[in-house]
Amino acid sequence: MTDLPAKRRPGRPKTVDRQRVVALAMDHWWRQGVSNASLNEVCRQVQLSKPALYREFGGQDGLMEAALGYYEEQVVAPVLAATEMDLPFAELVELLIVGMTNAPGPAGCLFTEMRLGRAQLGEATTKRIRTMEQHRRQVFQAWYRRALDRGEVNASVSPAVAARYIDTQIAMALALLGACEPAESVAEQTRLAFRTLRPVP
Amino acid sequence: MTDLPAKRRPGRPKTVDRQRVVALAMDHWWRQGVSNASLNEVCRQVQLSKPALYREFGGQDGLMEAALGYYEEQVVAPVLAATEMDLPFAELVELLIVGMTNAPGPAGCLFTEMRLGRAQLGEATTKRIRTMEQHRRQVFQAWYRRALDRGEVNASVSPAVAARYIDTQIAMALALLGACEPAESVAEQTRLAFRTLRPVP
DNA sequence: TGTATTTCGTACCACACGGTACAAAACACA
DNA sequence: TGTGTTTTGTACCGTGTGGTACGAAATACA
Repeated sequence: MTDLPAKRRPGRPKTVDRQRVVALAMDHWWRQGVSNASLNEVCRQVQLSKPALYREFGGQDGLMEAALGYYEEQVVAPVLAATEMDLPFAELVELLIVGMTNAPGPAGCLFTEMRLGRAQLGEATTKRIRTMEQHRRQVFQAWYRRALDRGEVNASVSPAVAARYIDTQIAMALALLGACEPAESVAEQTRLAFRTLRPVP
Repeated sequence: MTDLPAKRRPGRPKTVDRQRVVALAMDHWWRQGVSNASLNEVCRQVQLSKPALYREFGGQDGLMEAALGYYEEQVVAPVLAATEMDLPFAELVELLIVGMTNAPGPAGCLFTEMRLGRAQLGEATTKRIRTMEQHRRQVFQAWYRRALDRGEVNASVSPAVAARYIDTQIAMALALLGACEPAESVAEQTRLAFRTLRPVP
């Protein structure tokens, strides 16, 4: 991976570090809020000229989609992967709540803000959000189904409904954290919300 | 109310209809989203010149606070007043849910969007949001306390926590509706969320 | 009719936005 | 060194933003 000659083509060599740009852009949008951070600001922050941005990403939509993709693999994916762990439902829920409310990095969730916010996003970004939504729900549904088989959750709630509910409650928690609500209060609310999924005795 | 002489003062008489402007501005921000409707757009929609707006409201912040105030008295207050009715907790919750998900007018909630959204609002608007938040929680807390006295709700949840939880769940439902989530799905999620407040047998 | 007073809206301000034209710069190759 | 190729960033485009200067318009009163 280190000594790749890459067959130097003629022409001035590229200098933009795509990964660095995407990572910094994600961070900026996450911190400032999607509709509060303009492209110009991002360019300034990332120290990238606008034409370079357009050559590399095609425009605002392209960069935002890339940033969201990076957010997905860096932040969302690990959380979703946690549901595959071999832990009792209630324990994993508690782990999730503690993880959310004590997470490092900016408060809130870039994905949640893009999804729930009413900022009008580009085509590619919107599409990716829909894809991520579906994937999340599939993962949550599978998780709930497994818990159901073990008798760890409320059997009167179907996996499909439960998946949407879990998604909703997590989004809510992240939105509250993004709105600077106290972490402990958010955790308490979320625990309360998840109690309804407990198995009935 | 009709034949008020009003002691005509010298000078050109006013023509701006404050109530009409506030009502239309509220409607526009509610429909389009706070950060999607600029002051210029609102002026065009309301057919009010910008200088007139500045004379009457002092600027964007002033008009937005007035619009939010109008929203409070027209939309929020009736809902909060409903909690004072002499109805069992569960019935009133169901009424609330049905009311929210079948409400006429634009989907979502102007107040919720301003509160949860990360759009940077003016000073007066922000202040009014805080006031409305406190008032909501007080109303919900009183409601829950009364229900507690009647044994209609879960005694292991304190009124203070319950008030926050009710507020949160209603906000969530309205945010989802604002994001064009299907009304029936939102109703189902919200019913599930409120089950956790049922009295333990 | 003239004057003081108040509100009216046109026409502008500086600034920021997303987006692009284009010439200089940096390379491979001959 | 010269030619072709590719990437660079400056400097600009038109549009929209929140906000205002200012003269015209409309009234009361003398």
